[in-house]
Amino acid sequence: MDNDVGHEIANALAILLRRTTRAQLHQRITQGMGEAVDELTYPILSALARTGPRSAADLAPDAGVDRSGVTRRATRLETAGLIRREPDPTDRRAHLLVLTEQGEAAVAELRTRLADHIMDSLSSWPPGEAEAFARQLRRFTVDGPFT
Amino acid sequence: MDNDVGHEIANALAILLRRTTRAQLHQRITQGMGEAVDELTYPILSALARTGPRSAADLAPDAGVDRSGVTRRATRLETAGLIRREPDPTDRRAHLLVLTEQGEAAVAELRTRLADHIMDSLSSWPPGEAEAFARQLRRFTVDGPFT
DNA sequence: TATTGTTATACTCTATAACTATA
DNA sequence: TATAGTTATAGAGTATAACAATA
Repeated sequence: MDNDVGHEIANALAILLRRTTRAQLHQRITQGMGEAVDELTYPILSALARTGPRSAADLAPDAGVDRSGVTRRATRLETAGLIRREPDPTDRRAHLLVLTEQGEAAVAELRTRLADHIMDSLSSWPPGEAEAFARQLRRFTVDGPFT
Repeated sequence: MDNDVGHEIANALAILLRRTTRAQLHQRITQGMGEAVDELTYPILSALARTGPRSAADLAPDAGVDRSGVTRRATRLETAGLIRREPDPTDRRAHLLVLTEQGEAAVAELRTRLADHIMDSLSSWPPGEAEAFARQLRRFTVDGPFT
Protein backbone atom coordinates (compact mmCIF):
# COMPACT_ATOMS: atom_id res chain seq x y z
CA MET A 1 0.00 0.00 0.00
CA ASP A 2 1.17 3.51 -0.73
CA ASN A 3 1.78 5.88 2.15
CA ASP A 4 1.80 3.24 4.85
CA VAL A 5 2.61 5.68 7.61
CA GLY A 6 -0.29 7.96 6.77
CA HIS A 7 -2.67 5.02 6.72
CA GLU A 8 -1.35 3.67 10.00
CA ILE A 9 -1.89 7.01 11.69
CA ALA A 10 -5.32 7.31 10.07
CA ASN A 11 -6.35 3.91 11.43
CA ALA A 12 -5.22 4.86 14.92
CA LEU A 13 -7.06 8.18 14.69
CA ALA A 14 -10.23 6.34 13.72
CA ILE A 15 -10.18 4.77 17.16
CA LEU A 16 -9.11 7.87 19.07
CA LEU A 17 -11.74 10.10 17.49
CA ARG A 18 -14.66 7.78 18.21
CA ARG A 19 -17.36 9.35 20.33
CA THR A 20 -17.40 6.21 22.48
CA THR A 21 -13.66 6.43 23.11
CA ARG A 22 -14.07 9.85 24.68
CA ALA A 23 -17.21 8.84 26.54
CA GLN A 24 -15.69 5.72 28.07
CA LEU A 25 -12.51 7.46 29.19
CA HIS A 26 -14.36 10.37 30.76
CA GLN A 27 -16.90 8.10 32.37
CA ARG A 28 -14.14 6.15 34.03
CA ILE A 29 -12.29 9.22 35.23
CA THR A 30 -15.30 11.09 36.58
CA GLN A 31 -16.85 8.12 38.34
CA GLY A 32 -18.18 8.96 41.79
CA MET A 33 -17.39 12.68 41.49
CA GLY A 34 -21.03 13.75 41.61
CA GLU A 35 -23.62 14.35 38.94
CA ALA A 36 -22.21 17.68 37.80
CA VAL A 37 -18.90 16.16 36.72
CA ASP A 38 -19.07 14.24 33.49
CA GLU A 39 -17.84 14.13 29.91
CA LEU A 40 -19.31 17.56 29.21
CA THR A 41 -18.22 19.50 32.25
CA TYR A 42 -14.77 18.00 32.71
CA PRO A 43 -13.28 20.02 29.83
CA ILE A 44 -14.54 23.20 31.49
CA LEU A 45 -12.99 22.33 34.83
CA SER A 46 -9.78 21.17 33.24
CA ALA A 47 -9.40 24.28 31.12
CA LEU A 48 -9.96 26.56 34.13
CA ALA A 49 -7.35 24.63 36.08
CA ARG A 50 -4.85 24.97 33.24
CA THR A 51 -5.35 28.64 32.47
CA GLY A 52 -7.00 30.26 35.46
CA PRO A 53 -10.25 32.27 35.50
CA ARG A 54 -11.61 33.01 32.03
CA SER A 55 -14.74 34.25 30.35
CA ALA A 56 -17.11 31.88 28.60
CA ALA A 57 -16.28 33.26 25.18
CA ASP A 58 -12.58 32.82 25.87
CA LEU A 59 -12.96 29.30 27.09
CA ALA A 60 -15.32 28.09 24.36
CA PRO A 61 -12.72 27.06 21.75
CA ASP A 62 -10.79 25.04 24.32
CA ALA A 63 -13.91 23.10 25.24
CA GLY A 64 -15.00 22.58 21.65
CA VAL A 65 -18.38 24.30 22.02
CA ASP A 66 -19.67 27.80 21.50
CA ARG A 67 -20.28 30.27 24.31
CA SER A 68 -23.88 29.15 24.82
CA GLY A 69 -22.57 25.66 25.42
CA VAL A 70 -20.09 26.96 27.96
CA THR A 71 -22.93 28.79 29.71
CA ARG A 72 -25.00 25.63 29.97
CA ARG A 73 -22.14 23.55 31.32
CA ALA A 74 -20.94 26.27 33.65
CA THR A 75 -24.41 26.64 35.15
CA ARG A 76 -24.38 22.97 36.08
CA LEU A 77 -20.97 23.37 37.70
CA GLU A 78 -22.04 26.52 39.52
CA THR A 79 -25.14 24.83 40.92
CA ALA A 80 -22.91 22.05 42.23
CA GLY A 81 -20.59 24.57 43.87
CA LEU A 82 -17.54 23.74 41.75
CA ILE A 83 -17.22 27.11 40.06
CA ARG A 84 -18.50 30.62 40.66
CA ARG A 85 -19.10 33.57 38.39
CA GLU A 86 -17.29 36.81 39.09
CA PRO A 87 -17.60 40.11 37.29
CA ASP A 88 -14.65 40.75 35.00
CA PRO A 89 -12.94 43.86 36.41
CA THR A 90 -11.68 44.83 32.97
CA ASP A 91 -14.94 44.36 31.03
CA ARG A 92 -18.33 44.83 32.61
CA ARG A 93 -20.04 42.80 29.92
CA ALA A 94 -18.10 39.70 30.85
CA HIS A 95 -18.07 37.28 33.76
CA LEU A 96 -15.09 35.23 34.78
CA LEU A 97 -15.56 31.57 35.53
CA VAL A 98 -13.57 30.77 38.65
CA LEU A 99 -12.96 27.44 40.35
CA THR A 100 -14.17 27.34 43.95
CA GLU A 101 -12.09 25.64 46.59
CA GLN A 102 -14.26 22.58 46.11
CA GLY A 103 -13.76 22.89 42.37
CA GLU A 104 -9.99 23.09 42.74
CA ALA A 105 -10.03 19.93 44.82
CA ALA A 106 -12.20 18.14 42.28
CA VAL A 107 -9.99 19.10 39.37
CA ALA A 108 -6.85 18.04 41.21
CA GLU A 109 -8.39 14.65 41.85
CA LEU A 110 -9.62 14.30 38.26
CA ARG A 111 -6.34 15.30 36.68
CA THR A 112 -4.41 12.96 38.94
CA ARG A 113 -6.76 10.11 38.14
CA LEU A 114 -6.40 10.69 34.42
CA ALA A 115 -2.63 11.10 34.38
CA ASP A 116 -2.14 8.07 36.62
CA HIS A 117 -4.50 5.97 34.56
CA ILE A 118 -2.63 6.90 31.40
CA MET A 119 0.73 6.04 32.90
CA ASP A 120 -0.60 2.79 34.33
CA SER A 121 -1.72 1.75 30.89
CA LEU A 122 1.78 2.37 29.55
CA SER A 123 3.63 0.65 32.36
CA SER A 124 4.73 -2.15 30.06
CA TRP A 125 6.40 0.23 27.62
CA PRO A 126 10.19 0.26 27.51
CA PRO A 127 11.79 2.99 29.64
CA GLY A 128 11.77 6.34 27.91
CA GLU A 129 9.19 5.41 25.27
CA ALA A 130 6.29 7.05 27.07
CA GLU A 131 8.30 10.25 27.42
CA ALA A 132 9.14 10.30 23.73
CA PHE A 133 5.56 9.51 22.80
CA ALA A 134 4.21 12.29 25.00
CA ARG A 135 6.40 14.84 23.24
CA GLN A 136 5.43 13.58 19.80
CA LEU A 137 1.75 13.43 20.66
CA ARG A 138 1.82 17.03 21.79
CA ARG A 139 3.61 18.03 18.61
CA PHE A 140 1.02 16.08 16.66
CA THR A 141 -1.76 18.17 18.15
CA VAL A 142 0.06 21.28 16.92
CA ASP A 143 1.49 20.22 13.55
CA GLY A 144 -1.06 17.51 12.83
CA PRO A 145 -3.94 17.26 10.38
CA PHE A 146 -6.38 19.27 12.49
CA THR A 147 -7.36 22.30 10.35
CA MET B 1 4.24 18.70 38.87
CA ASP B 2 4.05 14.99 39.57
CA ASN B 3 3.66 12.60 36.69
CA ASP B 4 4.56 15.09 34.00
CA VAL B 5 4.33 12.56 31.20
CA GLY B 6 0.84 11.50 32.16
CA HIS B 7 -0.28 15.12 32.27
CA GLU B 8 1.32 15.91 28.95
CA ILE B 9 -0.48 13.01 27.28
CA ALA B 10 -3.70 14.00 29.02
CA ASN B 11 -3.45 17.54 27.68
CA ALA B 12 -2.86 16.28 24.15
CA LEU B 13 -5.78 13.88 24.47
CA ALA B 14 -8.01 16.75 25.54
CA ILE B 15 -7.49 18.22 22.08
CA LEU B 16 -7.71 14.97 20.14
CA LEU B 17 -10.93 13.86 21.83
CA ARG B 18 -12.81 17.10 21.19
CA ARG B 19 -15.95 16.69 19.16
CA THR B 20 -14.88 19.62 17.00
CA THR B 21 -11.53 18.03 16.24
CA ARG B 22 -13.24 15.01 14.74
CA ALA B 23 -15.83 17.12 12.95
CA GLN B 24 -13.30 19.47 11.37
CA LEU B 25 -11.05 16.68 10.15
CA HIS B 26 -13.90 14.68 8.67
CA GLN B 27 -15.47 17.73 7.13
CA ARG B 28 -12.23 18.51 5.35
CA ILE B 29 -11.69 14.98 4.12
CA THR B 30 -15.23 14.37 2.89
CA GLN B 31 -15.62 17.72 1.15
CA GLY B 32 -17.28 17.44 -2.24
CA MET B 33 -17.93 13.71 -1.93
CA GLY B 34 -21.71 14.07 -1.90
CA GLU B 35 -24.24 14.49 0.86
CA ALA B 36 -24.14 10.87 1.95
CA VAL B 37 -20.47 11.03 2.92
CA ASP B 38 -19.78 12.85 6.16
CA GLU B 39 -18.50 12.47 9.68
CA LEU B 40 -21.14 9.85 10.45
CA THR B 41 -20.95 7.65 7.37
CA TYR B 42 -17.21 7.75 6.80
CA PRO B 43 -16.48 5.31 9.64
CA ILE B 44 -18.91 2.85 8.05
CA LEU B 45 -17.25 3.09 4.66
CA SER B 46 -13.78 2.96 6.13
CA ALA B 47 -14.53 -0.09 8.25
CA LEU B 48 -16.00 -1.96 5.29
CA ALA B 49 -12.92 -1.14 3.23
CA ARG B 50 -10.65 -2.40 5.99
CA THR B 51 -12.45 -5.62 6.82
CA GLY B 52 -14.70 -6.50 3.89
CA PRO B 53 -18.46 -7.15 3.99
CA ARG B 54 -19.89 -7.35 7.49
CA SER B 55 -23.20 -7.32 9.27
CA ALA B 56 -24.45 -4.24 11.09
CA ALA B 57 -24.08 -5.86 14.50
CA ASP B 58 -20.50 -6.84 13.67
CA LEU B 59 -19.57 -3.41 12.44
CA ALA B 60 -21.20 -1.43 15.23
CA PRO B 61 -18.32 -1.46 17.75
CA ASP B 62 -15.86 -0.31 15.09
CA ALA B 63 -18.07 2.66 14.26
CA GLY B 64 -18.75 3.54 17.87
CA VAL B 65 -22.53 3.23 17.64
CA ASP B 66 -25.02 0.46 18.24
CA ARG B 67 -26.61 -1.60 15.46
CA SER B 68 -29.54 0.78 15.06
CA GLY B 69 -27.05 3.53 14.40
CA VAL B 70 -25.33 1.43 11.78
CA THR B 71 -28.69 0.78 10.15
CA ARG B 72 -29.46 4.50 9.93
CA ARG B 73 -26.08 5.38 8.48
CA ALA B 74 -26.05 2.42 6.12
CA THR B 75 -29.45 3.38 4.74
CA ARG B 76 -28.07 6.78 3.79
CA LEU B 77 -25.13 5.15 2.05
CA GLU B 78 -27.36 2.61 0.31
CA THR B 79 -29.63 5.36 -1.00
CA ALA B 80 -26.57 7.12 -2.40
CA GLY B 81 -25.43 3.91 -4.09
CA LEU B 82 -22.22 3.52 -2.09
CA ILE B 83 -23.13 0.26 -0.39
CA ARG B 84 -25.65 -2.51 -0.92
CA ARG B 85 -27.23 -5.01 1.39
CA GLU B 86 -26.80 -8.71 0.64
CA PRO B 87 -28.26 -11.65 2.50
CA ASP B 88 -25.69 -13.36 4.71
CA PRO B 89 -25.32 -16.89 3.28
CA THR B 90 -24.39 -18.26 6.69
CA ASP B 91 -27.16 -16.60 8.72
CA ARG B 92 -30.54 -15.80 7.26
CA ARG B 93 -31.27 -13.26 9.98
CA ALA B 94 -28.36 -11.09 8.93
CA HIS B 95 -27.53 -8.86 6.01
CA LEU B 96 -24.03 -8.09 4.87
CA LEU B 97 -23.12 -4.50 4.10
CA VAL B 98 -21.07 -4.50 0.92
CA LEU B 99 -19.32 -1.63 -0.84
CA THR B 100 -20.52 -1.07 -4.37
CA GLU B 101 -18.06 -0.26 -7.11
CA GLN B 102 -18.89 3.39 -6.56
CA GLY B 103 -18.41 2.90 -2.84
CA GLU B 104 -14.99 1.29 -3.35
CA ALA B 105 -13.92 4.24 -5.44
CA ALA B 106 -15.18 6.73 -2.86
CA VAL B 107 -13.38 4.98 0.00
CA ALA B 108 -10.16 4.79 -1.96
CA GLU B 109 -10.33 8.51 -2.56
CA LEU B 110 -11.22 9.29 1.04
CA ARG B 111 -8.50 7.14 2.52
CA THR B 112 -5.92 8.57 0.18
CA ARG B 113 -6.99 12.10 1.04
CA LEU B 114 -6.75 11.42 4.75
CA ALA B 115 -3.41 9.62 4.66
CA ASP B 116 -1.91 12.27 2.39
CA HIS B 117 -3.23 15.10 4.51
CA ILE B 118 -1.74 13.52 7.61
CA MET B 119 1.65 13.07 5.98
CA ASP B 120 1.57 16.59 4.58
CA SER B 121 1.02 17.97 8.06
CA LEU B 122 4.07 16.08 9.29
CA SER B 123 6.35 17.01 6.41
CA SER B 124 8.49 19.19 8.67
CA TRP B 125 9.24 16.34 11.06
CA PRO B 126 12.74 14.90 11.06
CA PRO B 127 13.14 11.80 8.87
CA GLY B 128 11.92 8.68 10.65
CA GLU B 129 9.97 10.48 13.35
CA ALA B 130 6.61 10.05 11.67
CA GLU B 131 7.28 6.33 11.26
CA ALA B 132 8.17 5.95 14.92
CA PHE B 133 5.16 8.02 15.95
CA ALA B 134 2.80 5.94 13.82
CA ARG B 135 3.96 2.76 15.52
CA GLN B 136 3.61 4.27 18.97
CA LEU B 137 0.23 5.77 18.25
CA ARG B 138 -1.08 2.41 17.14
CA ARG B 139 0.31 0.81 20.26
CA PHE B 140 -1.30 3.56 22.28
CA THR B 141 -4.72 2.67 20.90
CA VAL B 142 -4.13 -0.90 22.08
CA ASP B 143 -2.29 -0.47 25.40
CA GLY B 144 -3.63 2.98 26.18
CA PRO B 145 -6.14 4.24 28.71
CA PHE B 146 -9.19 3.27 26.67
CA THR B 147 -10.83 0.57 28.79
C1' DT C 1 -34.12 -18.43 24.40
C1' DA C 2 -31.02 -15.50 21.98
C1' DT C 3 -29.82 -12.61 18.19
C1' DT C 4 -30.69 -10.44 13.55
C1' DG C 5 -32.20 -5.85 11.16
C1' DT C 6 -35.35 -2.33 11.48
C1' DT C 7 -38.36 1.26 13.27
C1' DA C 8 -40.67 4.52 16.64
C1' DT C 9 -39.95 6.94 20.78
C1' DA C 10 -37.87 9.78 24.15
C1' DC C 11 -33.84 12.01 25.34
C1' DT C 12 -29.57 14.76 25.17
C1' DC C 13 -26.86 18.06 23.30
C1' DT C 14 -25.93 21.43 19.89
C1' DA C 15 -25.82 25.80 17.06
C1' DT C 16 -28.58 29.62 15.86
C1' DA C 17 -30.92 33.55 16.74
C1' DA C 18 -32.73 36.53 19.54
C1' DC C 19 -32.25 39.82 23.68
C1' DT C 20 -30.06 43.28 26.97
C1' DA C 21 -25.93 45.39 28.66
C1' DT C 22 -21.56 47.22 27.86
C1' DA C 23 -17.26 48.36 24.81
C1' DT D 1 -21.30 48.87 15.59
C1' DA D 2 -19.47 44.98 17.90
C1' DT D 3 -19.15 41.75 21.61
C1' DA D 4 -20.44 40.00 26.36
C1' DG D 5 -23.71 36.37 28.69
C1' DT D 6 -27.98 34.21 28.61
C1' DT D 7 -32.15 31.97 26.98
C1' DA D 8 -35.62 29.78 23.78
C1' DT D 9 -36.01 27.21 19.72
C1' DA D 10 -35.30 23.89 16.25
C1' DG D 11 -32.53 20.42 14.53
C1' DA D 12 -29.58 16.32 14.50
C1' DG D 13 -28.21 12.11 16.42
C1' DT D 14 -28.37 8.64 19.99
C1' DA D 15 -29.81 4.59 22.86
C1' DT D 16 -33.69 2.05 24.20
C1' DA D 17 -37.32 -0.82 23.48
C1' DA D 18 -40.18 -2.91 20.75
C1' DC D 19 -41.17 -6.10 16.59
C1' DA D 20 -40.98 -10.26 13.35
C1' DA D 21 -37.73 -13.57 11.47
C1' DT D 22 -34.27 -16.83 12.18
C1' DA D 23 -30.60 -19.27 15.09
